[in-house]
Amino acid sequence: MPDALSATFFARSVHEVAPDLIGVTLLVDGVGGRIVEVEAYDPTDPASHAFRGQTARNAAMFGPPGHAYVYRSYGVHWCLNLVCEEEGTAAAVLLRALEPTQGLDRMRARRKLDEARLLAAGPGRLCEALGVTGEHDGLPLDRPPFALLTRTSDPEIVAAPRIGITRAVDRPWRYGLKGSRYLSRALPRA
DNA sequence: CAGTGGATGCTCT
DNA sequence: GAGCATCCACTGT
Repeated sequence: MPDALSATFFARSVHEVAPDLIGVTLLVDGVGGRIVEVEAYDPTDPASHAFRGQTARNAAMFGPPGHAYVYRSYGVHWCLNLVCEEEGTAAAVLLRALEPTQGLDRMRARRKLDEARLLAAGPGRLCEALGVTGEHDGLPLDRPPFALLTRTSDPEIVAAPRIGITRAVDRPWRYGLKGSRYLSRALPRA
């Protein structure tokens, strides 16, 4: 049985935390799995929601690390970020995909879909499968409904450009578990 | 397969 | 009024 992530895990540079999250298990009310794909958004990043300063929407990004930042995407989907670094710095990791390991039946019911490969392959799909909504915005990650469990082995990680953005498109701040079939999109061949 | 466009709501200009 | 850190259905090969 893996341990919970340490309290200081998120109080580091988002560029260290993001790859370290690959292989970590995320559960929301006991439903979830291994994180296989993330993206880092740092404080000086033109693609970050926080780039132009604090607003009502992105307030959680400016709060303490180890909390959730949840926003609505394209008016339709929710996206879940984990806040990093220090209070006031506004850095976060977007969770893009995970490999379902627990609560598959609940995910299938929420997604109205059978195929495990597609249950949480994409930030919007991940939130739908885990039941994450705007009500989770700002909540701490070390208490229910959230649980984060350390990885048990060192995964092989591939870095690549981020997906779905129009600015700072060249920064290779997307991280994926090499060979995983649960990614939102294939990683570039190394 | 690849490419296109609609849904849909909120934030910021 | 524009622009999304998306997803799905539908078209055409």
